[in-house]
Amino acid sequence: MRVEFFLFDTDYLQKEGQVLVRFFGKTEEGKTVACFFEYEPYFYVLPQDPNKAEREIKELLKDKKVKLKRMEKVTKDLEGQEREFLKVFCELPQDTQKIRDEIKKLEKRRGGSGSVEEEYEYSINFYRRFLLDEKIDGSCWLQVKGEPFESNLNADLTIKGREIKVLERVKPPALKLLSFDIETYEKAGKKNIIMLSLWGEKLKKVLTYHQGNFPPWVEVVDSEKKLLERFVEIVNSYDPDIILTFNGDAFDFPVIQERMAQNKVKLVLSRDGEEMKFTRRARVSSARIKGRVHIDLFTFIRNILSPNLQTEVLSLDAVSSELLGDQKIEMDYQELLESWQKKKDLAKLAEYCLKDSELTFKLASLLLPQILEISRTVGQLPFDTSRMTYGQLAEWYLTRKAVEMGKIIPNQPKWEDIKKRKTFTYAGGFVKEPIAGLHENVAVLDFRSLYPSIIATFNISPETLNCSCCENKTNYKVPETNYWFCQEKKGFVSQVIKELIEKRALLKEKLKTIDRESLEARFLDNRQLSLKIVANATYGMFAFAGAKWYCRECAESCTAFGRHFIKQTIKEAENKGFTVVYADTDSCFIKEPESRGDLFQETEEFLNYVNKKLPGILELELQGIYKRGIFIPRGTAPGTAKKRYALIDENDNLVIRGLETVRRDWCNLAKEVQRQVLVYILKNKEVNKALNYVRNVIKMLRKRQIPLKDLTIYEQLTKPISSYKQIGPHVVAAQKMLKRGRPVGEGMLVMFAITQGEGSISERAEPIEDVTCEMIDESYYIDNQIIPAALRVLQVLSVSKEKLLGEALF
DNA sequence: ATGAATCGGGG
DNA sequence: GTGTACGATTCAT
Repeated sequence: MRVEFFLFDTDYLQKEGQVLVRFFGKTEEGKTVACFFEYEPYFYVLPQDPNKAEREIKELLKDKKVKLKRMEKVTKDLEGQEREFLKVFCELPQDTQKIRDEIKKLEKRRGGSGSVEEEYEYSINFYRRFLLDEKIDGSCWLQVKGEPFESNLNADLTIKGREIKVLERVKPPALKLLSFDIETYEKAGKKNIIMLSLWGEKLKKVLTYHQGNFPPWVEVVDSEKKLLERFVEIVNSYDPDIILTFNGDAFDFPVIQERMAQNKVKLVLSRDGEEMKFTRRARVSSARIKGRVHIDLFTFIRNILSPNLQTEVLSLDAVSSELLGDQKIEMDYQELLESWQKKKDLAKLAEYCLKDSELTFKLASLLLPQILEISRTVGQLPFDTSRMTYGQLAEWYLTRKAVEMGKIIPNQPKWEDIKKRKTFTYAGGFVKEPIAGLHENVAVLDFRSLYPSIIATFNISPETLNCSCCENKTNYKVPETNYWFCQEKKGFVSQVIKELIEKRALLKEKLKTIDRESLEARFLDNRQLSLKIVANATYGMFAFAGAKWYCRECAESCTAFGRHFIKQTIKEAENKGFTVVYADTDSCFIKEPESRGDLFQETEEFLNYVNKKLPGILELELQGIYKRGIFIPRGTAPGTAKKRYALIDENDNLVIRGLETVRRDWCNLAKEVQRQVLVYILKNKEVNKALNYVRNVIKMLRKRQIPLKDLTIYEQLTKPISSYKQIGPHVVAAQKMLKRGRPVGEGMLVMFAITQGEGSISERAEPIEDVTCEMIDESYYIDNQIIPAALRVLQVLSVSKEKLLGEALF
């Protein structure tokens, strides 16, 4: 039989000593497909002498528990050199590590005979190995030939695959999406789930167990246990392909797992009957559900999207506002607790809970196509890809290219090497301090993908660094360094990046020829965006100490070339009579003297002039023209502080960078003050109104007219209370709660306010239940909350603390 | 002053 | 499946 389906999840399993790779996917008609393949685990050994090594390896493993299947001699490219390797086939996936641990004893440096020099690719996960070798994109259309296969999976079609082919088709079938969200309430130091909402194309539901005046989409059950059981039932009967959460890896799933265990309910959401499992990652674990894809949008947004967002706060509320123009229902945590406790306004609580799922679902409609395209580019599963950092994306892209090109994948560095690598620092991008204040008519120029262009143009790659063949050529030296890169042979990384850039340029050309609103355009756009993301990630990967293709000199050379070209651009601009208001790494903000005419035309001419001189694929582009811009110098630590500026274009569109501080460890009042000030200043330029507003807030604080809930600060107790070395305000508040006989647990959200009295800020932190308005230390709130929040924006217009406060005294 | 420790996001 | 951010705030020295 032959089946065509869209792949979205893969894993492997062992059955009676047999190893099978398993694919999950969906056909055009909406049928769920599970597909099994046989495959052999293996890794590579670099021998000193292949025959001797083969003999010694056999001898070494003779009496061991782990057995190797067989060995083959193969030729592979190692760091640009053709070498002979032994390909060692194993019985089970976990055996590659075990057998490698035996074989490494033959290395000379470990006291062996020296017949073996090194081992490679022994720690690549088995299903990833399969995807790499079969050249399968992480999420793509496949054609599989095979036979029907017995299984007890929740799938319409189960096949044992024989042949597999990647199809060109791009558009995924209609995948079924389901988002969910929980609300919790702390009781005796433990979180209880009080509400759970679900949102899908054809499903809107809230589960809870307090009676209330609810709309029909609320289902009231008897208890938390029933709620959890219903959740499992609903998910399985809705049978989604993709499950979406916002911070589900670190919050919703851990809480659900803990409550399921407490209530003795099994958390079976998978298509193979297995319980949800956490797969370990660097810091947090990821909740994995076999046969479906759990995508935690928060992880993806934090790792990949955040540099391109204006908001610095990655809350569901802030991200939804920016990307969807839609917000959470306003309800602070105290209100939520009160609502549940007193069983009042429970309908609002349900609305609030449902809205979170709705926002998560809507964000997914926007972001899932992007995630799937990135997954196709790097050739890894959507589950894995959506959780990768920038560097990992680059690394996996290089990994698939290396396999395609018959190259050995470098080993991950050892812990000591990582530590050593981390001790080196090097110069970053060049920053020209901004001319502080307000500027009219500013053109923003930037280098298109500066670092990838430099890597491609100057052949920057670990193996081309300081080659012996080009030592005496002087025209390819990296500025301000003693490095050079080979001019004779292409480097691996540079070649791959060059192809990536060219592919993207082609896509962008094609995009120009088709309707921007068409479905095809949306795909092409996500495709080119994914290429851009991977290309941009490569520079950072060079500098990341844990990377397989780590190369400090390569990273250093990128920034050195970058500094060279931005400085040159600044000089050229000044020669042409422009004023350079600000420049940073790859961008340059210019304005022209008032006597001159059309900024747009002048800028275009300047760009033409500069671009003729630039080498290779380096190109300076017009990013935008703004009628007004405000810039803030970096302050005390040059080179470390983030960009801070605000721009307004002809159509009153705002671009704000680095002016936001509002997180939950700030009180509501501070958040509101900052929001109001931003509105006054940047939208309407009403500076005096903003000043008066802030002064009025300060007055109200002094008169104690601000409700307590706007002064509450929320901070999490991330570890057991006894293990704190530095006792911060939230820790002190928690200690006081404990002393007063209230339960305190790890992971608890501590609510407190700063009160008057003796000692440090921390010592004056009081649990919110024990605070009255009279106790509030108004000067803390004025100096540490209101003024910093307001000044962050107001300093743009050179308003000082004194000016803000001075007149408030009258 | 400067450095170390801690936090965010979710509820 | 080894391990990644980073800027701001407060305590500690």
